[in-house]
This record gives sequence, structure tokens and C-alpha cells, in this order.
Amino acid sequence: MGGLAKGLRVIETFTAERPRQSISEVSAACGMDRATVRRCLLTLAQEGYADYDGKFFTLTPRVLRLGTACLATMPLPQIVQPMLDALSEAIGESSSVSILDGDEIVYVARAAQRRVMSIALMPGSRLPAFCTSMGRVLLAARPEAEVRALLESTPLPARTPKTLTDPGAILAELARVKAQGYAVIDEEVELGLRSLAVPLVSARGRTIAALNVGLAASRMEAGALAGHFLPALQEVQARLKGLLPG
Amino acid sequence: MGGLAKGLRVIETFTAERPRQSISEVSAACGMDRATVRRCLLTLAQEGYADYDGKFFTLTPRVLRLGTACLATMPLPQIVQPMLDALSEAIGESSSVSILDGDEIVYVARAAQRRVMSIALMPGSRLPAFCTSMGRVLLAARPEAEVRALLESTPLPARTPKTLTDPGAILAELARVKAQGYAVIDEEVELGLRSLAVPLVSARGRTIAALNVGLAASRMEAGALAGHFLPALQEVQARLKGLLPG
DNA sequence: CCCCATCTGTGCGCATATCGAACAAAATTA
DNA sequence: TAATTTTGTTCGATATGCGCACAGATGGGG
Repeated sequence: MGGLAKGLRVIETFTAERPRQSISEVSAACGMDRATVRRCLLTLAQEGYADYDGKFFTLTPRVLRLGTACLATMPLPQIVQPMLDALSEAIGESSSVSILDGDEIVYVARAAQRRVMSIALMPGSRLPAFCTSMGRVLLAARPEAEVRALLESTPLPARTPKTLTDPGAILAELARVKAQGYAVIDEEVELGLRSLAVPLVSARGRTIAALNVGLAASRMEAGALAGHFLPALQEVQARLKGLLPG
Repeated sequence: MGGLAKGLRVIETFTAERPRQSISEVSAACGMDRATVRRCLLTLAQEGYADYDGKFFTLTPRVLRLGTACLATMPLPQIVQPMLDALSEAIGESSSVSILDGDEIVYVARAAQRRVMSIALMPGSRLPAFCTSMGRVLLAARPEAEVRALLESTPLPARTPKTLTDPGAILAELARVKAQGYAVIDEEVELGLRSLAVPLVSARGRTIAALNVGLAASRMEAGALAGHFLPALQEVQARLKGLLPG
């Protein structure tokens, strides 16, 4: 069903940098014929997913329904949000839950205590998996061959001077993460930011998601993170063990 | 481009109550032929938007990208999030920004201080416009004829005993909201919850979004809301006046 | 246990919607 | 103003999706 696939690719070309696009811009962005793109956009407009002023197209909030439909797919956010709120309150720092989607982690729930990252994180936000604490924990649960292939087919930009960018080094770190059951990130994703993550596993032992705490580097040394926060994270981890699907 | 429209309708059939659906279930839910639904779902699976275990389909986090693409459409979240954080911190209560989509409001940014509603609100969450403070403010900015048509073509369920459900009464309230520049909701959307909202208007005077504060009813009388929080909300309102598009 | 009733998933021919080259209109440059 | 590039739209050949009809699964009742 080509038309559907095309239309979805069209929707994904709209980004923060390109919120208003002409037919030709979209055509260039997704490498489809202008006529094809035109049909897609006109359909989207007719169905209420886009606005058209005769020159430029814009997505409407209706598109958010699609994302919501997906979030609704997983009971995860509803289950973990209360625990996340309690956890954040108890430790006085921000915590989040995310899942793996390819080479990215996707935030599905979050309890923000203080703004700690320069960008606003919210459900649906994405960050690269290879350099985040939750990403490390989620990757560590996958077969090594799969992760190696992933790391070698994905650009691994150094987001800070501390970011690990060598696939071998990352794989070694993943092995340690797997062995110890948690991951610590020390300013690899953003300077001034440290975080600690544990996997959330189902009763059957499958890693479903990851839970983390993030805080300003000024608040604590990297070496002290596990000692301070691991018990609280593991308590949530244990309570969720029976509740998670799969 | 029929296939695209069909596919989007298929995605929207997935809800919290029906996260895993067979072909026939989806077919029944959106009134399309089973064969058509099947093609849609197989395409979605092939493109990575759905998973298929041979019997049931599930949406994948990839679908969230679509919603994110839409949020990216509006600079609004990025602009307001920092102000929202500061506002929440200053007044010690939760605040949110939402926009109007048909008869619903859609949250685009939120700073939660305390859990105040029984359901978790997050960007993308939807609530009916007619009984929420932000909805009232957004509806009050639309032409009365349009709002009347909307109210008469939409079910107006009483979410609590206090919910206004008579279109005439709501229109009268909207007129008052428009005149005074803010809306107060006293347990109309959920028992134990009160809120205060102001419109966010662009430099050209167009109402783009709404900003609100929500708190437990036990914390303050309805009559005292405006006196306590209006100055803070209006300060944000004023600072955003020049920054909003449109 | 078997049969019938019902529901679900899937191949196939026909009709229709989609593709993309070719055309027209507009914007840009000289 | 005319040449040139870029963008939007049209239209016929053709591939694509539509939905009927069939097969397989399911499950209740005799």
C-alpha cells in the first residue's frame, strides 16, 4: 500500500526547522516526485491533518492524535507515572522512563523536578541511545551482534568531549552495564549533566524500558550517583517487575 | 489519495482500551473492509509503524515520530516551556499551555508541580474544550456562530455535577470570559479540581493558545483564584505577546 | 465426537487511482 | 524585456488497491 507509506514519510519531513513547507521542499526532503507529494499533502489537508494557504503546508494538531494513539498502545506511561512522581519527590531530582526505538530512546513518561537539560524533554522526545544512560541500559539488553550492527550503521556524533564514539569502547561499556545492572553517564550527552539508569524488566525477564535520574553535574560527583540513587531506582524497578507486559 | 486517509484512520483506532487489535477488530472499528484494513496494517508493519505477531497488531514508538513532527511544527512548546517552568516554580502550582483542535484542547506544554488530576496530563493529551478553563478561553476567542454550531453538534457530557451542559449557559459564560479576559473553572472537569486560564495572544491580536493554573479545590476557594494568580498569568501573557506567530 | 454456524484471514479479477513525463505558470536573473 | 530556473498542475498508461468469494480456524450444541 504505497500511498500510505508515502504519506507517512511526508509527515515526517516536517521538523522544527521546517514547520512550513511548499510542495517542492517536501519533494526534495523525501525524494519523491512533486506530483506524488502534492497528492499526499492535499489528502492530508482534506482529512484535517494539514493546513494549506495556497503556497505552504503546515501540520495541524490533529496529527498529534496519531502519536497519542501510539502512547495509548502501551499501558506503560499510566503505570509508571505515579511511581515516577513519587520517586522524583522523594529524591528531589528529575526522573524519566523511556523505551528503545532503533538507535534512539523515546521518552514515554517524565517527572521533572528542576530543569536540568538545555532542551525541554517530554513524552515523545528522542535522544540517541548510544550516549544516554537509559539508552545504554536498553542496548545492553539486546544481542551483542544486533547492537554492533546498529552502532556501525549509525553516526555516533560526539555531543560533548566526553562522549564515547568508538563502537568497541561502547560495546565494552555495555558489557559492564549489563553485568552491574545499571548505567552511569557523566556529561556524555550534554556538559553539566549526569545520569543513572536501570532497566525495567517484566516478570518474564524481558527488558521493556529504562528508568533514570538526571541531575546537574554540580550537584554530585559521577562516582557517587550509584550509591545515592540506586536503591530508590531499584525499588521502583522491583515494584514494576510484575506489572509490566511481555 | 485514498490509501493514506485509510491508513491514518486505521492508526487512530488504536486506543488505550484496544492496544492490540486483530484485522477484524480494526475493520469493525473504522468501518472499512477487512481486506483493506489488512493491507494498511501490513504496510504499517513493513514501514516499522506496527508490529505483527501473526494474529494481533500493535503500534510501535515509531508512530510517535508523527506526533513529534507536528509538535515541531509549532515553536510554541519551546518558547513557552521555560516560562511555564518559572511560573510553576513561582506560584507553587501546576501550569499548562494548550491549543484548540475542534472541540478539544490539546496540551502542548506543561509544568507539573503536584499531581492534581486523576489522569496524567502530558503534551498531546486531550480534554473537551467546553468544560475546561483553557477551552473556555479558546472558544471565547472564536466567532459566536462557530462556537454555537460546535456546541450543538458535539456531545456535552457532564463530567461532574457542576459541569455546564446547556449550550446557552456555556455561550453566556463564554461572553463573560471574553469580557473579563480570563476563565475560572470550579470542579466542572473533575471533582476537587479548580483552574484559571488566560488567552495567549499574538502581537496582531489573534488568540493562539491558552495558559492555565490548576490546583486542588482544597487549596483555595474558586473566588480567590483570579486575585491570587491572575497577575502572574498576565505577566507571562504580556511577555509572550510579541513572541507568538500569527 | 462430529457437525454446523460463525467469524477471521487471504487470493484474484476488475476498476480505479496513482505515477511521472510533459506542460504551464511564476519567480528569478541578466 | 527576454532568458532561465523553479514551482505547480495536467493527463494518459499502468500498476495498485477494492471487495467479492473462498478457505481455514473457532466454538458451541446436539
